[in-house]
Amino acid sequence: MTYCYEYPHPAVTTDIIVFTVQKGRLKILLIKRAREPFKDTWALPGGFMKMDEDACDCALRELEEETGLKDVYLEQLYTFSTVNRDPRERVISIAYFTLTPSEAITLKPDTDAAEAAWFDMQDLPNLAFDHGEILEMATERLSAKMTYSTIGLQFMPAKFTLSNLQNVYEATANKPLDKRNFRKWILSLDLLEETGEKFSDGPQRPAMLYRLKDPNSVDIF
Amino acid sequence: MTYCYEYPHPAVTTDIIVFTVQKGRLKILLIKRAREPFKDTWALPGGFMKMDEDACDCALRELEEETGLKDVYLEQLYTFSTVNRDPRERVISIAYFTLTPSEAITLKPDTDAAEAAWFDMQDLPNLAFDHGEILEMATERLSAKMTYSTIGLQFMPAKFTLSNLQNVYEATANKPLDKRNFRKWILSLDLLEETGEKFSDGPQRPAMLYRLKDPNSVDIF
DNA sequence: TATTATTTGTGTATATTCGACACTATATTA
DNA sequence: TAATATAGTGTCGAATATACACAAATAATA
Repeated sequence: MTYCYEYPHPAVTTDIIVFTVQKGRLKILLIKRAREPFKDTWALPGGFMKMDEDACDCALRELEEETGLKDVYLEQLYTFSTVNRDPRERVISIAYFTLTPSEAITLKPDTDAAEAAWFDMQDLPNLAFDHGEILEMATERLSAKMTYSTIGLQFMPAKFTLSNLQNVYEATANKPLDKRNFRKWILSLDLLEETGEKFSDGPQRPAMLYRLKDPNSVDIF
Repeated sequence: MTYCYEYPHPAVTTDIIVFTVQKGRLKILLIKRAREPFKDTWALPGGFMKMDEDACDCALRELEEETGLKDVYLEQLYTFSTVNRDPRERVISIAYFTLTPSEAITLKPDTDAAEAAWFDMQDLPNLAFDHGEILEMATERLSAKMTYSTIGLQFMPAKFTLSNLQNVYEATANKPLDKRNFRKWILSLDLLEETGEKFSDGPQRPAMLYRLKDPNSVDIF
């Protein structure tokens, strides 16, 4: 079956940058390509858009198919349309990014992806296509949004300590933050509430667990 | 001649929001559609992407073809991909916006556009397709960027007074600004320099004309 | 040529925000 | 019960942002 048009049409894909913070380090999710082109090269998850879905739905579907991740918050990053960015045919890609908690995510690569894994941002492999460029833009955008929005809260699991949260901000900013100032600031935003529960994983004073008052909101300051 | 693919492909267009400030009012450029669908309805300039150009080049080309505007600074806004946003076929649109000085721009509509005109943002007609939604997002983005970048300087002609510039900021913010604070702020950015020339259009003290030190830069604070 | 009208251009004082900084509290483990 | 490790808390000075009023310069007019 072929699909014919009076004028030439590009193929359209989505690519998704999945950020997380593990052990105080910013990481992204990559898949190893199972097919040509760039077979066996690490790449961003993503794939071709279908005619009955919009780009955001496509990104959600591909992300679940290739990595098992679902129900994530997606934000459109940019559309990449350089003429020869794909050796097969003219392909434009609508890139999205998402932030996810670092909790046990069972990665389930499917047929398009031989393997899925988290990579430290400081230790990345060469990426297929122009995915290096896409990732660079995503990283800049993430850094920027961390400073002028509440997007960073999307990294958090259901319950977390203020130290957990500070670690996330330190990982994305790549610098240490003052504990008292950080707590003053984040609490002044009035987005967190105490759960009443406490948590400790060592010989120390346990920390109050907090949760988001409104888990799905992202606000601009 | 037809173009055939193994899988269905969407058509790809660009749409461009052109902002300017005239007499202290924020305006945008619209064209009246010369063809179906939405014949005789006002719409954003734009059109189908060719296979040998990227989306930004397409936007620049369409803008010049439909309005005569060229050499503008374009910024990608968002990609709109709702399934039925165009009645003809599946079309996704990569939207760009640009800011241009209000100086005499000779609008030269071509065959795709019957007419091109500036519209006050407070007095807009109904727009074709989902262009109303696109414009709404562009307006929000412009307002936001005016506050955290130097994008506003793109509205200015080669030479301008500080009062001209303040008018631009007041038009986009939709509120009056304090003259002394505005001047202190804009001069502290170290982006302007005096031309030495003065300008007056009435029975009053003439104002110093300034120019941009670096006309093409857009900085984030 | 003096007066009027109109816009330009300038400084200070106050309020608010940001940033630096150190010790006590509380639990676990040895 | 002593040692260890992280949690949790407040103040002061610096920097920044905000509010606010009048003299200067020119063109038009009387």
